[in-house]
Amino acid sequence: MQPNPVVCYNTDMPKIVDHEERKSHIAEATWRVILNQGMKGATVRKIAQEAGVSLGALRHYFATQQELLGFAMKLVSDRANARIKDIAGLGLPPKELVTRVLMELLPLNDNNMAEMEVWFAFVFHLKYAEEDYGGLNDGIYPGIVNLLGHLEECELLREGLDMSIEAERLYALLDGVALHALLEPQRLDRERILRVLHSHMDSICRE
Amino acid sequence: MQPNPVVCYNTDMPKIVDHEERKSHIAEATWRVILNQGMKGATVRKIAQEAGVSLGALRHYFATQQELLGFAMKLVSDRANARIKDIAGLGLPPKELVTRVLMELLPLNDNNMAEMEVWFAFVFHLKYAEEDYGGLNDGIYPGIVNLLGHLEECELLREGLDMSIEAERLYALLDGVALHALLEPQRLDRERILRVLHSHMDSICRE
DNA sequence: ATTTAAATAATACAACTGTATTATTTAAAT
DNA sequence: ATTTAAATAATACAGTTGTATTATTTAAAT
Repeated sequence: MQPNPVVCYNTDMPKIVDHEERKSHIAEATWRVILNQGMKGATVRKIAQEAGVSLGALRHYFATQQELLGFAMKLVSDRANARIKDIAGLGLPPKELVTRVLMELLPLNDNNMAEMEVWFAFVFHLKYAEEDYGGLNDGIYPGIVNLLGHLEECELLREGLDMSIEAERLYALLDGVALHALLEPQRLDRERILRVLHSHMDSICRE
Repeated sequence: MQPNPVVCYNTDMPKIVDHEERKSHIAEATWRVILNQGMKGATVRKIAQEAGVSLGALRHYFATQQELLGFAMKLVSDRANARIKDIAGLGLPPKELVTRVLMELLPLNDNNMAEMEVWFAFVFHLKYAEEDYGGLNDGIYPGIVNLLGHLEECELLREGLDMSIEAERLYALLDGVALHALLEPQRLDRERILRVLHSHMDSICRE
């Protein structure tokens, strides 16, 4: 943990730019490069060019490439979590709430589509880049367990379901649909994605 | 289509090694490198070293890296298709047949696990490497449509199902489970994968 | 106006990349 | 045994990579 340059307010040092804003700006440039050229094209030089900064400027904010990629990946997760939190505070009825949250984990609009594509790229990259890869640790699976638990508490789920397996099945369905929508968008358009999701929700919910 | 060097039998040229066997040997080395270091580590030099051949020898069989990767990817698909064809000729009852085929598309053993990991790596790589990427063209989705159609002909499916959406749902479930098993093998072990698959099969089949 | 350190820029360097070139070795045919 | 071309090996080259180094510019404080 090195000293954070952002907290250097009210001192004798010059404070010119918003450090965190600048880092996010570079992170978003990283996303765009990954979307266009894949993780293989995400070199520090291309990212600097996409962000409109020099190599030295980029290095001033991120000491290494790994640090930059880690920051850019975390920012994806933060943005998605913020959106989901917003939905949770909307006061929707249970089944609608769950469906709306799950929709946020699917590429149903351009923003989510790009976000998921970048996310998958990061996840695959991490599996081989990290010396000790111990599996994913986004909290999506536990989150889905909670969503199903909420439906059951409201007695909206069919009886006799194995909750753990149902969570696994729903989670797999979501990422599978997302993956296929990214790879074959011509077959799996927005409307078809929604039909699959609603079909599954109806199949696990009481009539 | 360039002239195939394998057909040069009974001529004045020396015929020392089995050309196709040698190419497959290098392709399998490619798989191992990808498994250990990801697509980013799949350089011609590392692949040559893993295969135990010199850079010049590798280049003798594959003029470019793209040609090598294309061959190695097709070999994955060929091996998997061959296994599925074997199962189809086993004379199993319909539901068992379908389940057995679907199991072949899941990482239920070390061989399939490695095969799927390499396959996903290739698929993602292709999406950005190809100038005009027009979606995947493994025939898995049509194959799943056929499998479900077979179950319906045998009147084993529940009534009122939208076959197209059910195929999409099953396909997503398969690749989602496979993806999660690769990324989080500690949670999604072989037994759990099978429980998810059987749970889904029971949910779409008549009791 | 001067000082100060952040912010940026320019350049350098060693390692690695795909591909090309050239030479050498090998084994089958005559 | 000699010839022939496949098979292999060694080396080279230009381009890219991540990172390091150094110098310059900028704007806030005194």
